[in-house]
Amino acid sequence: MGTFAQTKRLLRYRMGLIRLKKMGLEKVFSYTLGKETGVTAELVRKDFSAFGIKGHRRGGYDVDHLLSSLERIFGKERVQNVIVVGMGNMGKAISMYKGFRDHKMNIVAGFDIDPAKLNKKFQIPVYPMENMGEVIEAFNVSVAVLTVPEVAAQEAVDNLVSHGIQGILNLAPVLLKTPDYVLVNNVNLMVELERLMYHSGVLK
Amino acid sequence: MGTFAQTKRLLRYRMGLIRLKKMGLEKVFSYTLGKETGVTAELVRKDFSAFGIKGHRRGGYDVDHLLSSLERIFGKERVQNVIVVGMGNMGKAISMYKGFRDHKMNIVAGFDIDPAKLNKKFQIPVYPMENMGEVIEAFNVSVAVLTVPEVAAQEAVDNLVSHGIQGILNLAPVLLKTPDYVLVNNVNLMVELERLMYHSGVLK
DNA sequence: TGATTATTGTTATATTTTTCACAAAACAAG
DNA sequence: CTTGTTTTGTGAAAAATATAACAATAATCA
Repeated sequence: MGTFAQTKRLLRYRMGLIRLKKMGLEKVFSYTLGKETGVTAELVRKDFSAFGIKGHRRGGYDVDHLLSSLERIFGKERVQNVIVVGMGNMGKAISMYKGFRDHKMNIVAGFDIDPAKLNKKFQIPVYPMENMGEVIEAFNVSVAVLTVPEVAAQEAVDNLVSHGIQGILNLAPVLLKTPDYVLVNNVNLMVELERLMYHSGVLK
Repeated sequence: MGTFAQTKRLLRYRMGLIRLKKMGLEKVFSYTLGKETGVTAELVRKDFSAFGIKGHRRGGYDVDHLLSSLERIFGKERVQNVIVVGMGNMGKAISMYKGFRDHKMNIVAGFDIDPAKLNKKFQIPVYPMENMGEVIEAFNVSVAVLTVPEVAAQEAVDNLVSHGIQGILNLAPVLLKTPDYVLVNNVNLMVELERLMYHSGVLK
């Protein structure tokens, strides 16, 4: 339920709400939340409405109610475990990021082919690829972050898929082949950067 | 010229073409390139057509011609300089990424408020925030990557904007306030991860 | 209490983006 | 040289997404 763009926005609302709540806000108007998240007020209302989340006419939305509705939608009652495959600089950066806690996500382990990485000190335990199945099962992991070099990506993915992973955040700049039931979210920093350059070039 | 989604796809085509060329391919069909980049063949053709790039009926597209057309569109005749603001783990990871070279991008410097970072060994020189203007001018930089913590983001952005930056790749999970002529590209890894979790939760 | 105002919830409209369908061109084979 | 095949290029249709408009409702104020 809910369209593609919509779920992404709902998650941004959630992020904005967590921030607003920390600032002591108890209720919020579609306009306010829109401004916080870069979305028009109408669209904010429409999104909530589409998921059956109600506000109060003239009174706006109750922050706690919004948050708990969103947590219900996104199954955020419990902490969700994630693994990182590829403990290079990017993998390390992600595994060290503090913000996950607030969002009830927990990076439980990293994996790498390079034996040298296994001995290095990270904030999470790092295992060889062979242990993947074990860890995925033990921690009930269904989502992985992929930060291996381009050439190693497909093999790593095949591995992940064979162990039951259903979602992959892919930071390698290649298209991955996966069965239909696996959702791959591609984040290509290079393309994002280049698009900015194009924009600034067009301006000049 | 060209829509938002379109320029992003063109850059992906470029990336795919660079890879295909390395593999020795000299010509390519819309279908092939589509498969490589996850786009339908019709859309590939339409994108090229919209930018006035021609193929040969029945002969497909010439890889070199495509690449040079794309380089012309994206102004990739020369190397383009980029700075990184915030030399934490993520900033470091980005500054060390090798792939930029192939795409004629060059990370020339990093910035950080923390004096401890300035002495650390990075692959690029790291300066205090005060030197930003100087470096931007000296290297003719128009695009920056922002990898500072949430709370420091807006101040850093104001700084960048005041020194003439026109494009910002924002990895901090906040909406930045900028003048209209500055393009901000938000990459929110947390949201991307959470969307995957939602997907896998819906599946279960 | 009645009028006024602020805000949601929703329907209608517009825009953007993608897919479909097929004619036009180029080449190959008989 | 005619017929068949492959692939581009593009106009029309469909689908997805966003904006605009406004009625419904709740709070406030005179």
